[in-house]
Amino acid sequence: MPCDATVRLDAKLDPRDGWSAEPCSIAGTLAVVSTRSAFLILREAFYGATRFDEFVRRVAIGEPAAAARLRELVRHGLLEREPYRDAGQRTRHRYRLTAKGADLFPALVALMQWGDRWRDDAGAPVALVHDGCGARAAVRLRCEAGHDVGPADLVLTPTAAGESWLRSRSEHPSGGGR
Amino acid sequence: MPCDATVRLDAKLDPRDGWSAEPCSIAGTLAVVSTRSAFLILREAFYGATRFDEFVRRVAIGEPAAAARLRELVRHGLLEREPYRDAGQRTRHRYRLTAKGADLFPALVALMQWGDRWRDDAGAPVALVHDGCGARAAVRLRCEAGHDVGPADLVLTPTAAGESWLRSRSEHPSGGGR
DNA sequence: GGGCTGACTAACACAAGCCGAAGTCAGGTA
DNA sequence: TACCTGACTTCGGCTTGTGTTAGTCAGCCC
Repeated sequence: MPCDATVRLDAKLDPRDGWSAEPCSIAGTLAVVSTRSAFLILREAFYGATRFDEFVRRVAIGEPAAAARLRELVRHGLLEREPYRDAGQRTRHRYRLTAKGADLFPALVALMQWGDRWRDDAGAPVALVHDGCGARAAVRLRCEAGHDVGPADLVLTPTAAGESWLRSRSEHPSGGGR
Repeated sequence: MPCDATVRLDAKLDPRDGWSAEPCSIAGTLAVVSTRSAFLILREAFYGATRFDEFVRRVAIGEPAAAARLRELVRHGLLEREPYRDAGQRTRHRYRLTAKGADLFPALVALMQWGDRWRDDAGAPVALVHDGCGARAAVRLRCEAGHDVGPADLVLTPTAAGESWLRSRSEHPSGGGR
């Protein structure tokens, strides 16, 4: 059952083969977090993990993978490594979400939501509820005027920055074509 | 600048090391789409691509990678391969989003949104606007009662399914411990 | 019925992700 | 001083993702 779920393209983007989605923000995000382990480490960070061995155990990955991923996430500024000290223990480091990392929460929830609905085995094992009012939380796509929208209700338009990029592209069609 | 962006865990989930997030829906989703090319192929599907060579050109990946990814996405039911025929051409196949694939749209938009805000180079090149009212669309995390929420406002609770899974886990603590 | 074209597949080569096992290192405790 | 532990790093090896280049295959057109 195919369904029409495509976005409409603004006329300025029309010859679709005239521009590439090269500066695409999705690709930009994936350049920072693209691996399964990175997503799962972030999940555990949202669930409150801060220490190296917590990440290793809870994500169930090897230490080398955890170390590599944590280093990357710190380098990209999603996590911050800070020294701390428990009584009677020596100084250690813990990893905490920065604002940049925390801002990925909606994306994580969106992935979780999709899994809840479409995964083969049973439904959602856990749910997020609003601490204040007890209602379940979910990710929704809405316009600023408050309408719930889906892909078919949307138009993809270049922003000011995008337009100037398009112009510079068409003036110097180097490599062009895509 | 670390910030407190962690979710609170329900008491039932309390000894965090007593349960694993093994049946986690985020992991479930990542088992289906985890690679950069899969996400970008879906992006192009939302932008209206349907043909093999469109995906290859617009995602800028090699044909083998495109073929492998498309096959997987079809196998998992996110895309559907259907025969079609242009006048004077022979029968070909095109790939179209199914409801299951279309439902990943919020996740894609969430990734795009994060990139728009945090990517190093310039801001958003393109924006999604509501065709009806012209307002920009965005992904938001809200509870069913309509409050905008962030991670710190939420509690993670097991669902009915999750609770029975937890119980079966604690009765047969096989492998346990994580 | 031979050519052309779109849609692939096949055959490499390479890098990255990941695992397990083992080693290192720092700084606190005994 | 010797030990212990959490936090890593190193090493070897497997698997997956990806790029290049080179076919292959099916049909419509001529």
